[in-house]
Amino acid sequence: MSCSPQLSHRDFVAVLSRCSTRAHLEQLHAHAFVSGRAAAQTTTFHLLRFAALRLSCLPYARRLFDATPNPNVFLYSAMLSAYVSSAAATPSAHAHAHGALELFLRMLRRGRPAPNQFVYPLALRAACAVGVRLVRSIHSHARKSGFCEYDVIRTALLDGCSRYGMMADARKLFDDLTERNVVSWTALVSGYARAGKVGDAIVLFERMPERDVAAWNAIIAGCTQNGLFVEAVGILGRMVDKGFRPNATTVSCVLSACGHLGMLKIGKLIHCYAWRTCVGFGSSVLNGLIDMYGKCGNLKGARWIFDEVSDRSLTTWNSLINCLALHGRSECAIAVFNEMRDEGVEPDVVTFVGLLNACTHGGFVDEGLRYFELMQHEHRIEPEIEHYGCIVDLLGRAGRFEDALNVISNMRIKSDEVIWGSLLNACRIHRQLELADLAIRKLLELDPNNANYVAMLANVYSEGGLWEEVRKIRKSVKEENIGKKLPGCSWIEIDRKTHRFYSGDDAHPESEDIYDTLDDLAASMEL
DNA sequence: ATAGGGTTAG
Repeated sequence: MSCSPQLSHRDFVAVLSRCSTRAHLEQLHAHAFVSGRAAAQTTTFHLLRFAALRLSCLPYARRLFDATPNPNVFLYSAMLSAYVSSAAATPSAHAHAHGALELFLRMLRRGRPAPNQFVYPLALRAACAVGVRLVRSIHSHARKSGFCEYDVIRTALLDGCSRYGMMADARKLFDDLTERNVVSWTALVSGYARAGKVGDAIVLFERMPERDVAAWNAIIAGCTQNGLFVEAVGILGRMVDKGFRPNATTVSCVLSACGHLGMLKIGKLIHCYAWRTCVGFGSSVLNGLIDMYGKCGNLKGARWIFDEVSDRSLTTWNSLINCLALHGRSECAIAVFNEMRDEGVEPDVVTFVGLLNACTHGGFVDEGLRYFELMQHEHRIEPEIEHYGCIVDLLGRAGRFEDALNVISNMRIKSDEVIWGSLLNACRIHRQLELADLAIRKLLELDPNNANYVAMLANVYSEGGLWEEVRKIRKSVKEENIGKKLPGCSWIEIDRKTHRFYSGDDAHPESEDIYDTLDDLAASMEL
């Protein structure tokens, strides 16, 4: 590439827009010096944006910024934008948010350049990653400076509220906008979905006057986040029918839905689509594929994709470890965990859920306890309720009830139904009727109307041969008219026909054979 | 010359 020193600014920008590599950037940067153009902040502005947005090279962008004496408001907003947009794509989101906020505070402190309507939305987005308090204080600052008249700033604020579950505030901001567009609608839709009000989100989505790919993604993500997997796949169909092209975000969400549903066929179709349209090269889609193949039981497929991922993120490792654990491949899961540590990837809470699950399924009691310790003391991770659930399950199944109770009583968080349910299950296995009674009382304290618990207790007693107790419980259920038990349901797709099964159901034409096979399988598992 | 909405792992 050669650039004449007489290049006009317009041509300089045009050349930059056709560049794609670091070498191009360095050459144009050098050219800017030679031609004397580097002194103009508008030149730095374009170079900075290229470094940040095209090359995702934040340090280069920051060096350009730092080398500029008295950067103007354009440079500040370009640098803030660089931080904010890279925060979404990296695990160091917090560091980047702080980088942005530090610059914003510098503007306020120095009073020059004064933040404008372009700076506030960026500062608010950064604040979202840090805490609701900061969102509020930037809000009041914007209001005092008269910037809350701008719809874009109010939309950024709406988004901030919706990310922290403050839907009443979000709704008010939405209603007060002078003009609502696809961005503000989408912010509200995803807010309701994140707050668990997916029904409201769907109603709102259906009323949207205009939709784009991000809007469709918002509702699909909302469905998968709330367990509406069938709906998520259905909405993908509608989206395609309307002529919208699913992108990497869409594909990641729908792959997650396919994994949860065990829809391997649709998952493969989406894999093909991603391959054909080239949206599948990003790691988010590859991670989704690992998860989908893994959850559907195709562990070879999952491993194959995993090996193809060049920049393995925490999610990549977690997806593989989790699906190995899910299918009882405990040794494999532990091996992958060790591989991950060898490569210097720091595990997180999710990693340990998978790892502890692997230990539980494999009956690796001591290893499980060891990893539980490792997690807390070496990795400084505070256990969440899921980790305690694994440990109680692990100890309970091993018949170590005293240890299990110790863990429960030393927990720094409130126990939940999973904890006591695990203990109850262990009590059933080891015929610990007295402890079972304690567990069931705790369960009924948590949810007095759940007839499942009563049924579970009846199972414990009946397996212990206490028929009189069982009869009493059954009677009390009828008399007290506790909420109806929802039957568990599973299904499988064979030759395009879906076979659906409820627990204890004998409606299937081949029901007898199915139960016989199940008995055989159970017998061969007893060892 | 610049701004606001959409991921995935439990």
